[in-house]
Amino acid sequence: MTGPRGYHHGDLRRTLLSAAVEAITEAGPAALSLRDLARRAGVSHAAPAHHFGDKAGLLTALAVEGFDLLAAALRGAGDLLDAGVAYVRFAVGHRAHFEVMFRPELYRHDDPEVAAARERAGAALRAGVAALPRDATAPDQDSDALAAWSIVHGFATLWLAGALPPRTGPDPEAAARTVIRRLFD
Amino acid sequence: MTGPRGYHHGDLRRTLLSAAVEAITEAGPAALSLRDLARRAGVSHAAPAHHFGDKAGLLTALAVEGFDLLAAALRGAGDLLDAGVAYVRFAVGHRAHFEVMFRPELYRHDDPEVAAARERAGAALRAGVAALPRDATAPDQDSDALAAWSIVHGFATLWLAGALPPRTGPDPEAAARTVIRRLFD
DNA sequence: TGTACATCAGTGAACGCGCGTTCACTGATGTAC
DNA sequence: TGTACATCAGTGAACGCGCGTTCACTGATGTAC
Repeated sequence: MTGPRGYHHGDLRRTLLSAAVEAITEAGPAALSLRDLARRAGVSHAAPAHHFGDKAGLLTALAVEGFDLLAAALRGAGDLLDAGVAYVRFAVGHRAHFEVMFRPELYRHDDPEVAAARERAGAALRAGVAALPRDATAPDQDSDALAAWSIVHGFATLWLAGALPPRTGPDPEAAARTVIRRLFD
Repeated sequence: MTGPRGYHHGDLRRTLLSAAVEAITEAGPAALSLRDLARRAGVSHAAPAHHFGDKAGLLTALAVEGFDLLAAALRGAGDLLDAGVAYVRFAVGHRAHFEVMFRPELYRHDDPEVAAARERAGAALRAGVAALPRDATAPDQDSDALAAWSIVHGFATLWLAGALPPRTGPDPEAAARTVIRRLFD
């Protein structure tokens, strides 16, 4: 990025994470290899092991980053509809992070750091649900939260998979807004 | 399965597909290798190529089978709530098929056979939506279908990812039914 | 201010492994006559 | 009913490749005194 590099890279950890996002965006998390990341970062192939140990270690760090980005996006939303749209925006805009976060077999799912970050994102979602105006017919916040999470997660996943029909249109956020509104009517 | 095998297996294609389901259930589609399938089927490592050409060919066949199983499950449902529950039951009960079907990078997404099977499943879902009692406030069938698909797909995906909190309970179909009802209220 | 030393980040050669692919082959099956 | 032949399914040895991992190393940085 800036200036010449000597023997020491300076910020190899950060560089490897960015390279991983790039690689996953191009070919999916399954195709990821530490040697490829080293090549992208311009360091020797053994260097990544210094920072992350192995591939699962790197993806754990990526998942932590992803959950924190998601939490921040949800916290910035005004109401639950906004939060839902923000969820979809996050998934589409940070596809690599999103794809890793919800594939527990790829990383150390129980790592304390990632569990904490996941919990922060969950709390942000629940805060959005708690802020909903309640009426007497609504059963409970748990099923509200689960329904809201399911609908936005499903929409985002189907969008990313290219599974939605062309008439859904080109704008995922607009389409998501329409879909989420169906849950509130 | 039945009787001794000679030089010719008899139903290697079928056997390899079943072995693939087994392998994917154990370790995910990313870890799949044709050599491993050959080992599981008890044939030489070059045999799978005879039937499927390569891994994408095999997964394309698996996706076709999956979409047809899903279409059959949806057709057997009484109403849209049932169909939603059937969708979740399919995803949980045929996890390997489900995981492949919605990862287009794993197989030949545009293969005519798989496109036709996908369309059959889509038609079955739309039939469920069309059978809904319409009221004047409901916007249109497209967004109904998309909302219904999103909520069941999202629920199923989150369930399979182990992302749902423990209080969701042990029974995916019961939990799904509660969630889907939130869409209809 | 200078020197010694510990620590850390990254190197590069080497290794063994499982993979997909190729290819000449062989055994089994089906069909023509 | 028998024989010849074509076709197809599966074999097994060989190959080259990219991978993760190991390990003795070297260059850079920071700290103690």
